[in-house]
Amino acid sequence: MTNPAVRVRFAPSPTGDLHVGNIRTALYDWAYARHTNGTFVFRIEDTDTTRVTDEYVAAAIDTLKWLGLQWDEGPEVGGVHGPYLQSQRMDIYADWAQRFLAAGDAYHCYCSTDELEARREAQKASGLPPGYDGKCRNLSVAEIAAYEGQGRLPVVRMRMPSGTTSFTDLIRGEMTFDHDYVPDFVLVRADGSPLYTLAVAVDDILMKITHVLRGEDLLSSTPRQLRVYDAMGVDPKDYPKFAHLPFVMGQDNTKLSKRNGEVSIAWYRNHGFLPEAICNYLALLGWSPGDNRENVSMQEITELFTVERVGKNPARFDMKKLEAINGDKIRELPAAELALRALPFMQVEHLIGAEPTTSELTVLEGAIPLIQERVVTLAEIPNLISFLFVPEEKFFIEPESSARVLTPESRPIIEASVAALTPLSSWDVASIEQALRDALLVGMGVKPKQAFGPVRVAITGARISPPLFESLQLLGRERSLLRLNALL
RNA sequence: GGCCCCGUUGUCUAGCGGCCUAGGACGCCGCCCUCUCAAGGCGGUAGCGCGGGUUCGAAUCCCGUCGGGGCUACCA
Repeated sequence: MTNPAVRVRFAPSPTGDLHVGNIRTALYDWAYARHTNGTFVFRIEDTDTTRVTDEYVAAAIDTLKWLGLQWDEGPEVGGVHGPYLQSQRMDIYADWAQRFLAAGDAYHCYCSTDELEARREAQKASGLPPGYDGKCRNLSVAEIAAYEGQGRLPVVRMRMPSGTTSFTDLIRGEMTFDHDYVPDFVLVRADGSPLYTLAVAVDDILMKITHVLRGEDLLSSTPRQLRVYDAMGVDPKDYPKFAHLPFVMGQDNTKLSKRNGEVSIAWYRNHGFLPEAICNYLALLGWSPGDNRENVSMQEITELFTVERVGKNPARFDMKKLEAINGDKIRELPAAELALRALPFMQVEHLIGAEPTTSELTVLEGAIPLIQERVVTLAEIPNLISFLFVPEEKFFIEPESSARVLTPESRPIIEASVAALTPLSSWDVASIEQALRDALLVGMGVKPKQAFGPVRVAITGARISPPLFESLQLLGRERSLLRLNALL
């Protein structure tokens, strides 16, 4: 609506499972595209074949889908600027590299890795800025022949003119880099494969990307991208705009990693976090709607998101806050929907079969409202309601609960409970509660805590459980009495 | 080392010169509710890194300083 011409891309290099930082970037890319009514392009940067695997690529696609970050162009959906896997675009990069070579924007460099390393060290030692020294910039025909004679394979290196590069970062403002600190950089490896520096720039132009929102680790490589655009003959007014997002960091203020918090989105998924909770939390990590609103739906994120409101400073990932939001989102869900989401977790614990029976689903839907406000993740659900699903012969009472609650004094309470419940004409929550209160509180004069504790353990097998009367009702008269009688 | 980025409670943030004796959320603590655990309600704890300026007035602008981070690859 505001700008139909906006094209944003998310272009991860899947060298592992997508992590929290990747997804935060993806979310912002997606939100920006949706907010501007633009196009969200999903591109896979898999030029480094030694680190990217098919499994990781498939996992990245799956993760984005699961989160609900639907892309308009990219893997599986295609698009007019495809293919969207860089591994399928190798000829395009090779072609541009040739053009740069022919035009003199780039040159062959025969320096070996070891030689470069040695010269870098020397530069550092003498206080010079480290970087390529331009040794192969103007090689004579004879020198080239000599190198070729040695069997050396050249890389393609971009010629970086002296001067400065300036651009406006949408988040950080005016940026200027002196080329003294941006040495000639490699575009194509000796084996002919393209590097990120080449592929990213070529693709952003060819795919007509208008806005690049990415991690701030790429901030200082932006002058190199602009240099490639220039060599491609792109008019500067057609360059994409850049916005460098601050980092997401771990607890100890270092880059988020396995050491200081889980990074893989797959981990959060397997541990019962909701995609909308993850997105809501990540949206708040570096961005805020401006008012004091914190609970936002996917729809609201797209409506409210603007780059202007993205912060500059790095944010620490806080599991506690994620959990709080996840709990909120779980409580907002309609019971039937929550039951649906909990089902896979019940199946993993073998409490419900792969082909759920209607009675299993009925019990599950009945149990969900009882635990909805008691769990923070879906993964906590099975343990809380397992007592409703295990067959009687497998039902057991937690040893610790048994030891602490089922004392000799509790026997008369169980006896009285059996006596009160057995003759009940209607097995509904109100009747059950009435019968137990009358028998235990009024009849025996026991405090509620002391009265219901043993019954709870007998019925649910644990000291912590869903509300007691509802639990009895759901379990049913027969099984409830069976469990109570088992203690006598 | 060099270049660059960043700096409000423990954490995420609001704040864009007076509305700030700094607001919200998570966490933490206490109280209430209560059949356990939660949820919910009420209250509390804690912050503008430091030093100079500019200004009638600074968390907000400038300089310095300190601290954190990134880059410095034939990784992205």
